[in-house]
Amino acid sequence: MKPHPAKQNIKVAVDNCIFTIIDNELYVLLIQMKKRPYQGMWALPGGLVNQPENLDKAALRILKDETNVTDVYLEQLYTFGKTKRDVFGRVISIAYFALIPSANQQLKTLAKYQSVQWWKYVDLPKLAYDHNDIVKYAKQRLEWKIEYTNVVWSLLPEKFTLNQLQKTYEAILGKEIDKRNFQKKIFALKLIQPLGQKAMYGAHRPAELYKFRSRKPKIVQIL
Amino acid sequence: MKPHPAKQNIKVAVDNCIFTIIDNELYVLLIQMKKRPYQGMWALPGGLVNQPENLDKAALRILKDETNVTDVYLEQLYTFGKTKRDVFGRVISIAYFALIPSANQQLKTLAKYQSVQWWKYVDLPKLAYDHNDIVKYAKQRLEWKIEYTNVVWSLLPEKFTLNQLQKTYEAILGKEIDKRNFQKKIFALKLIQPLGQKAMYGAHRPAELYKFRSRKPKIVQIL
DNA sequence: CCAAAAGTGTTAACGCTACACCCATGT
DNA sequence: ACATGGGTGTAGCGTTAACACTTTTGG
Repeated sequence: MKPHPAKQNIKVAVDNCIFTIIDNELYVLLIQMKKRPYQGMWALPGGLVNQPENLDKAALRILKDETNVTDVYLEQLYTFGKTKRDVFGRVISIAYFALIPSANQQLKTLAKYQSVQWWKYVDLPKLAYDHNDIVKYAKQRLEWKIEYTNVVWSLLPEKFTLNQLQKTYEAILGKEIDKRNFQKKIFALKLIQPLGQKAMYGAHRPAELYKFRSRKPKIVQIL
Repeated sequence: MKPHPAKQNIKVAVDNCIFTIIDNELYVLLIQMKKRPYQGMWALPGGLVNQPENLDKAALRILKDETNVTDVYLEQLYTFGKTKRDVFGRVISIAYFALIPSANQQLKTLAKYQSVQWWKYVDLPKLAYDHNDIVKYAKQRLEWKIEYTNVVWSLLPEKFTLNQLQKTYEAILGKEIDKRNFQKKIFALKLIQPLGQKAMYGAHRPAELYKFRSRKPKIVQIL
């Protein structure tokens, strides 16, 4: 707490674990590293916090640098601070967890990375640093969040069908849910609103489109 | 993430929010500061992380310096990192939240503090830095934790009565609970075990003493 | 015998789970 | 007409919440 001049030299970084849903499956955004010793390996997008910059701002800045997202749910996850987690010196990483709507945004690969890509959560490779731990932790937080809050809205587009909503839950929880029971719960919570429009996209009955009544974080019990 | 030589100079501190139960009420451990500009103000006990020291270790070290606790529940809470939260420069604080058994331990006042004392949660003064925010956040975490996990054990002595257990819940949640329903839930969870001993302490029927079957953290649904 | 806290069951309301058939559309 | 996903109701079960009197002890 006291900032007396000690010879502490710790770098402070932020790493983002960004989730989205593509084709009813859960994806995580990874970058491929250019520099040794992790050259070619995949990792979470991150960077050092600027000297005069709040942590949340740093996370947002880094997130915007990689995706062009504006409509994003962002929340601090956990701070990882093992002494030897980085080979170059002591770096603690404040991990953030972000949810973005079904990725229609264009990714841009920054010069500092070899590449940027969405990875299916179930097929993640071995990541640099302790990033596998971070992702695991973030996934757990995500599971809790969608069961006890209304954050799903941040994974869905403006308009969506009940089936899309349900598939999103199923993708994250990794289990099937009964259609009728699911709808009963969702309706009982009054979180969503029918639009009186139909989604027509296949050789079958069109589905009603819905939107969220509110996109503010709320605590609710969903499943 | 990358520890290239930037001119980042951020100090990393740990602050502990330590709870206990005294006379069926919730208390927080505070220290009184000696130095300006917060001289005389109360704050959470904390300190800078040592260069070669894991964050959890730092929290534990600081905790042991203030109380002589060994049997403690400790968990990382949140990282507070607003740019101007400390007047002397940029300091981010990784807040920890700790639960210790009904405080029979002796507090020691370190030379660096004016005094160390347990404060009733409901009567907290205005604290230094952003420590009121930290305590509020920790209290919230505590409420969730006792409802969804078995951490209460870390607030109770080895042997306790059902009433003590219930009073602990009531102190934290700030509401009364029905005795019969409470006992049903607790027994159904099979977390505790009668000792066949009675607590005799007043002009009334003696109460059965119990202990926890296990003192390992578990996820359970209690209330 | 009185005061104080311990101990103990039942009922009604509600919420959860399991489960199957018809509907609207495009081909 | 058929294939595909959309939309809808009920019954049984378990869980929760509300509620009051008797027991054991010390003074």
